[in-house]
Amino acid sequence: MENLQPSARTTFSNLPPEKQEKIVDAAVREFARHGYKKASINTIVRDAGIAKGSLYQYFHNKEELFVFIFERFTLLVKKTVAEQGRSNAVRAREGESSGVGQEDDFFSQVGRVLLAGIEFIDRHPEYFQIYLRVLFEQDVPMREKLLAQVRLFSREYFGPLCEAGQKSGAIRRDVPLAVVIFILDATLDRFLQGYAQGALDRDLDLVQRNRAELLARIRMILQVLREGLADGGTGQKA
Amino acid sequence: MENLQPSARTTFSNLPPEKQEKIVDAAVREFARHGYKKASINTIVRDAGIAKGSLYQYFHNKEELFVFIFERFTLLVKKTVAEQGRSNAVRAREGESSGVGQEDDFFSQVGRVLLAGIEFIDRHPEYFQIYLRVLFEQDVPMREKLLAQVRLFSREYFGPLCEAGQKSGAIRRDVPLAVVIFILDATLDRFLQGYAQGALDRDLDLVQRNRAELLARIRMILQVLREGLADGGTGQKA
DNA sequence: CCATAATGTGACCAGGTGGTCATATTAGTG
DNA sequence: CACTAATATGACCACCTGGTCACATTATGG
Repeated sequence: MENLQPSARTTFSNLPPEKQEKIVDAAVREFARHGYKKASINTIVRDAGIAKGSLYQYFHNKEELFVFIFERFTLLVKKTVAEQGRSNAVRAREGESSGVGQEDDFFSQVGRVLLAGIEFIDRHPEYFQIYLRVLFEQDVPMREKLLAQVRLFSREYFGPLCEAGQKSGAIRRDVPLAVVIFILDATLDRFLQGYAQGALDRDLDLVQRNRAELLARIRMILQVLREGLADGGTGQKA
Repeated sequence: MENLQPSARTTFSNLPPEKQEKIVDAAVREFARHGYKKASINTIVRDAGIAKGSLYQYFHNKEELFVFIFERFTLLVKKTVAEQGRSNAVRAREGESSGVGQEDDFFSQVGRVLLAGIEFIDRHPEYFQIYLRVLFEQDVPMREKLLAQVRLFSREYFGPLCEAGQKSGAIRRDVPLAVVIFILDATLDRFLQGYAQGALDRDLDLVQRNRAELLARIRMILQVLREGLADGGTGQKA
């Protein structure tokens, strides 16, 4: 009577937390494995240990469930980004450098963004898989709207950063901003995709043990982005 | 009696060519639109104008049809690569530079590879879509085997090129080959993905008219790859 | 303890899937 | 022409999909 909106009969958020968790876990796992369209509601309810009818009391349909899960992903992203500065500071206090420079120079900032991405994948590999699936699947319901909420590195995120970089003289000015952003976006995105691919198989221990190697590789990539591939740059010989 | 292998009852290649073409077209369109798993056999036979039973006389199952289509893709790729040098030569004779240098220097070669990719997408956008779908879909039947047959830019293709580049002194030697390949691969791959996204919508005329712009952008990307993003390189001011 | 409301349940639905096979059609041949 | 072998056909199958709904179960409170 009081709720004219077409809404679920029972609010999901009123469920006991452990039940919520089971459902979310099952949905995240299934969506990460199969993307939106191929994900099976039947599998989700089976894994969550609830009846299908119950799920449809919390969410009107598959789409609403998926949007709900994806919104949790964007929340997690924002949380990780917010924690990024603090965690870097902690590492610095403990004597371990963040590995890509603490300064505010342009490339150190880029490196820290990349590290934040890695941190996120370590903590939430399945959520990141869902993000990738949305990126590459064509017929996800609210695709554009969902992606607009995150857009990890692309124009919206790197735009201001690169603009500032050009103004401060850190980045060459004879190349359009779009080209700069394109190369950064392509490289960082690909790096995280590769990292995520591995993060799902490898156990976390291994990932942590190889952290030094990882940092070294990031530093080299940043160096190449800065100085170029051609011989005769600033850092010719090791 | 004579054929013990589990094979199709009727050989597809014995069909009249126009019928073959209809079937291939329908299959390519459907696989490009929906990837392997979500592609519908029913849609394919409807679009091809044949009965479902007929299709299953030419191919045992969906997988065999898909592998057949993908193999046509790899053939097209090899054909395009083979024609690449010749078509560049023709353009040069007609007075229009290839746009990214005719010399044999490393970055000109990279540019020409990129141009060959664009050429391919212009001619066969739907086949390229299928390739992308295989790249991003997890549960395509022969995925690894299929991809190994092409691997557009990655290690197998860029490996020798970059190695030669390092030996000839065109590329810096203080960075591992893998890092060099990674950045090249990421950038070129992303560029072609973006180009393919547009090539499916835009009509070919528009694509051709913007060729000058395209070449300019490629030249800039190559320049950045060569000299780096940082200010103070060789080409500081326009 | 009972009445009522809220919530959980799974058989069921229409529609779609890849795949099959008895039958109809066509082609080839003597 | 007729007989046979090859090919084309689509109704049909078992299975799966997202979604529904009459009913069972539980919770609430008078």
